[in-house]
Formats: sequence, C-alpha cells, structure tokens
Amino acid sequence: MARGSTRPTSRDVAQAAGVSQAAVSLVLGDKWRGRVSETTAERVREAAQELGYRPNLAARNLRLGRTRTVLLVVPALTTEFFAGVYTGAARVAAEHGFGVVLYPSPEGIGPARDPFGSAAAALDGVIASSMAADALTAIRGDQLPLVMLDSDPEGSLGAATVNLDIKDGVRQVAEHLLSLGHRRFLHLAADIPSWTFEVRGRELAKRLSEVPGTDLRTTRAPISIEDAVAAAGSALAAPGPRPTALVCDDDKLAAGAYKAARRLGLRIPEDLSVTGLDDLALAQALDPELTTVRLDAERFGERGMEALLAVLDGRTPPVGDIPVQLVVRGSTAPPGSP
Amino acid sequence: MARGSTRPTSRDVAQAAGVSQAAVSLVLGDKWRGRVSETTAERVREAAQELGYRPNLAARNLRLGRTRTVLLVVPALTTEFFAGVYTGAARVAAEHGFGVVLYPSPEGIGPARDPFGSAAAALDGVIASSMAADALTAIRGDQLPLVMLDSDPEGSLGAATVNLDIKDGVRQVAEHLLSLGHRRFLHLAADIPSWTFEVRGRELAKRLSEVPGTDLRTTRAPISIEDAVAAAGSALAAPGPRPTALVCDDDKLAAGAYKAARRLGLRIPEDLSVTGLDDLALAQALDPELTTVRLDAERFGERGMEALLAVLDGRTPPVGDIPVQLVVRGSTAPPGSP
DNA sequence: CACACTAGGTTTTACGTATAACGCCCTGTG
DNA sequence: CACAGGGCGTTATACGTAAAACCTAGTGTG
Repeated sequence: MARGSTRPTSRDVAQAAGVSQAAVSLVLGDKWRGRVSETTAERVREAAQELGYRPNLAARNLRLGRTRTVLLVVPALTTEFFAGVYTGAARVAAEHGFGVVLYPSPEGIGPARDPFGSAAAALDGVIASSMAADALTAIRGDQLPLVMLDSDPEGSLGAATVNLDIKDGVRQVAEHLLSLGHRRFLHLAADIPSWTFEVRGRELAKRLSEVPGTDLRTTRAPISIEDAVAAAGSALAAPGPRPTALVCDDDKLAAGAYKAARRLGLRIPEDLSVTGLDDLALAQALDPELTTVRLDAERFGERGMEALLAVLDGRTPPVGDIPVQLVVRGSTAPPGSP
Repeated sequence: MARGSTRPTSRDVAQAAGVSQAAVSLVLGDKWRGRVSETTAERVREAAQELGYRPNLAARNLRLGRTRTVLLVVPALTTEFFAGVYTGAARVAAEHGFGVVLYPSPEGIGPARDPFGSAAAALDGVIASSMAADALTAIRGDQLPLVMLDSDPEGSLGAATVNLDIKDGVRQVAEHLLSLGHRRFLHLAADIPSWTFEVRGRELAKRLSEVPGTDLRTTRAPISIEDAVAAAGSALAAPGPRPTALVCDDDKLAAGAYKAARRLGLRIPEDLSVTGLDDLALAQALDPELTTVRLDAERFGERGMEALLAVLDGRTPPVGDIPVQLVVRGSTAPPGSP
C-alpha cells in the first residue's frame, strides 16, 4: 500500500479507457471474446498497463470463493529435502495457476501458532508432512482438503496420502549390508514420532529377523549432528561385540555417526560400515562418501500437488508409492576389511 | 472449502446467537467493551465455537485494505541460513500479529514467475535477500514497502536495508590467518552477483594489500559442493607457489575445498588452512572442524522484520549492522605445520 | 419534567472484483 | 416492414467483513 496515493482499481482503469468496470474485468480476465471489440480490449489493456494496475487479490478471492493458493506444511526448513519437495509442488502448482505458500512448523516461533490464524494467507488446500506434528492438530481443525506426505495410509482419517517407498529403501540397505556379510547391526533411529521413521525401524527389524544369526540394536537421537554424535558414540562404546554396520535413518544422523566413529578411533568403512537415507549434498561431502538411499524429493512434491489438485477437482488422487534407490559409495564394505 | 456444506459466516453465527452480524464482528474483533453486554458477548463466542466459525480472510483483507502478511524472498531453500532468517522474521512478525510467507526465488519452477502474480498471497510488504536476483526486478515493479537484506546501502533506491557486518567478518578472518603467519592466500569466491559476496572479495583484498609480501589469488564457483571441488581443485593445482590459506565465501564452498584438497593429497590444516563463512551445521561435520564466521541468521531475520514494521508504520527503521563472530576450529593452523 | 447521556445494541455501507442479467443498435430475412 | 439475432457493451449484484452512523430505552441531573 503506497502512502498517499492508493493503488489503481479496475474502476480507475475503466475510467481511463472510457469503458465500464465490467468491461475491464472481462478483458483482463480473458473472457471478452464476442463481448468486447478488439479495439476496445486493446484500449483497456493499454490503460491498465499505463496505470500499473494490479488486481486486488483479496477482492478477487472473496468474489471467487477460492484463492488458488495451497499451503505446504513442512517440519523444518533446514533440509534440502523439503526444498526439493517445495520445488516440485510449486512447479505443478504453477502449471495449474496455483501458488504454494510454505509453513514451516515452528520450533520456537511462537506458542503453537496455527497456520490458519489471522496472519496466514487464505487457502484452498493443504499438503502436510506427517513430520510436522505440532501443526497437524491445527490442520485437522479446519476441514480444508488435505494431502498428507509420508503418512500412515491406514491412520490418516481418509485424507489422501502420498508416500515414498521407504520400505523398499530400507530393504535395499539391508540387502546390501547383508550381502557384504554384515550380521551385527546398529540402527541409529530418528527420535521423531512420525510414521516415516517408524517404518524404517520396523522394516529393518523385519528383514533382519529373517536371517539367522543377525543381531540388531537400536539407539535414538533427534535429527541433529550433535545429538547423533552423542547417541552413536555411546552406543558404539557399549559393552559387548561391536556392530559392524550402522544404519542411520537420515544422512544428518550419519554425519554425526562419522564424527562419533572418528572419536572412537574407528575407521569407516574398514571397522564400521555406515549408511544414510536422503542423499543430501552432505552425503558427498563426507569422507568417505556416504552410501545412502536417494529420495526423489521433487517428484514427491509433484505427486503431492497432483494429489491435492485431484482432491480439489473431486477426482480420485493417483495411487502408488514413489520409488527410491540405493546409492552405494565408499562408506560400506565387508566387515573386517584390512 | 468443504464440499456441499459451505463454511459458516459471521452472519450464521449472528443468527445462532440471536444478534446482528455487526455484534458478532464487534465481539470477535475484541472491540465490544461498552457496546455489547458480557452475557451477549459470551453467547456470541459460544455460537462461534459451536459452528466452528473461522473468519473469511479474503473478506477481512478486502475490508481492511491490508493483509498483515509479508513476503520473505530468499534465494533458495537449501541453506540453514535462510531457515534461520525466516525463523527470526516469523517470531517478530507473530508478536505483531503478522504472518510471513516464503518465496524461494525459483530456480526451475516456472518461466520467471513473479511473486505477485495471481497465485501469490496478498501482501503488505516485502523483505528480500539481495541474492534473489531474478525476483528483484518483479519486486521493483510493485511499490510495496520493501526491506532489502544484505544489499548495497548505496544502490538500493531508498529501500531500507539491513546488513550483517560481513566486512568485519572478513577482517576477522584475515587477521586470524595473518597472525598465524599466512602470506599466500587463495580466495574461493561465490559466483553470485550479489553485494554481500562482492564485499567479501573487496574487503579481503583491501586488508591483505596493507600487508607487504602477501599474495592473493581468486577463483570463482557457484555455491555447490561439486562446483567448489572443481574450482578449488584446479586453483590449488595451478603452477606457482601453492597458497597456504584458502578463504571461502561460504561453508559449502569450504566443504568442496576439503574434498579437492583430499584428492590432491593435501592435509588440512598442516598443508592448507581453510576458512568458511556461515557456520552451518556442516562446519562441525567436516574433519577437521571448520574455522568459520558465525552469522546470526535469526537476529538478521528479526531485524529485517523490525525494519519492515517500522516502514509500515511510517517510522524510521533502525540502523547499524549486525555483528558477526569468527569461530576458530581445527581447519586453521600456522603454515608448514608438521 | 426536559434534557443529555449511556448502555446495548442494529442498520447500513464500503472494500474491489467477477459475472449474471439486461439493453440497444444494426443487419439480414421472410 | 416486422422482427430475430448477433455484436458490443452497461448496470446491478453478491462475496463476508469491519466499522461508522444510527436507534431506543432507561437513568441521572438541573
């Protein structure tokens, strides 16, 4: 809102072009064929250009009863992963004339602010990561069309879900390590109450339980490098035979594990194989480079947006998980290498 | 928009409570003291609760002519740095009843979409990083109140600016390395046309030019680990005496430099001291841990929002750069250590 | 007792847009 | 020539809210 001079409205444009406000709306809304002559339309467009006219979105949204804006609720902004999700979602949205607004579930921003309070934008729908736990209750309150990312397909109360094939990723990791000969595993689990992490633990345990002679221990840490160092450090220093393979729920945890291993004088991969999950840029910055599971974040975001558009249209959202792929790098080797 | 049954309006609440719509607006807007009796007010609140009433934001925004929403334009989402900026800005905003919407300057999202197109939220103001170059032209177009982050105070056309004291950070780095005895420097510069990076190069060159016998070379790379590996690799392998200190514009570039150094068989810090700038989590994940300059991203965001609120109020924004601090870790040592 | 004043509301209006409903003139046709 | 119909617009209305202007009964005051 510029001080003093208020922004031009469609009425101002109409006056400048010598037509009615309705004509302006028709021309600028591209609905004028057969209703307004080409010359008049051109005059309107020129006047709009001249005045620097921008439609008032609040008025348009009120009139149309929809905003063509959706909210993407993410657990935090610190990961490339959700940056990718946003990028994919925004691309698909743009193709359909929609915009995407980000809502990072606040860690310390305020007292459990809800995304739909007076301050947030008016919305047509929501895409939410199941990790953004604190925002979820607020979301349930409004009955906006909702798509959940990485959420339990069973327990999501009818909301459409879009998932990465995390189970398959974990299976690929397990298969890789088993085939290298590992039998003693440590699982460095993310200490976040979210389906996508619970699945990792369950699936790993399930697969390993099928192989006789395997041992699996678990330790938990919040997803931060520091916490991971502490958790991995004490778990690796625990009495009993040391694990030869460390499966981390996430690349950041793996980075912490590297540090913990260094402090204990353990070499990677000779003394300890480590795997991650995400394939962040970080994975290739580590030494040795991290064997991890690549998640196609952009595809994930695209599918989420496609699902939401389907819901908004009253169509059935597409089904099927998004494939993931193991990327083998230098952090894994047979146990007891030289 | 729930299918079938439309959302309750203030009129529905009024009817349920047996009062007029105006009374509902007064009560829920907290402007009823001396206008509505306590008992009636309570009845209204109950009815609103009962019906699950949520004010229509589009209508409110239209009526009030403002949205209490500001846009934060960031260059990308992949860094913790801007996550911190957002967090700080959102906290201050929330204290004043404002919301913050993120606009990541699109890399591949669409054909130069502008943040103010039909799809974006209606806005009261904008905070923009000078790094988000592609979005800046669009921003100039609208005459929304604007605060620039990390931008040239001279050339910003009267828009308020809020800056980190990057110059001082670079000086601290230079002082640290000089006092360790380094004289041959390589500057790994971010290949981004932004004031905040230009300043780094200028200030480093300026300080070193004051010390006789110093040598400074520069190589450029986009801020990605891979590009940094290539740039640092070829610069370090160039003929002539090898630099003993590598000053990186950014922690990510430093991570790439680590990799390049490893490939060349250079030890850090014995053969090469490396510094970064940002103090990302990455800095402590590297081995050895990275000497870098800590930027207080949250404080930066807070100050940006405070400045914008001042502008919106017609007040003068606060001045003064935000201090930064060198954090010395294991990646720097005197040249030619054992 | 005339009058102002207050408490406790209600009626009305405006915000800027999109669009349904309504002209009006001109031309072609039976 | 009456009249249908297309071309080119205009007028009127509604979206949901906030708040200004208005109303009415009761109370205190001179």
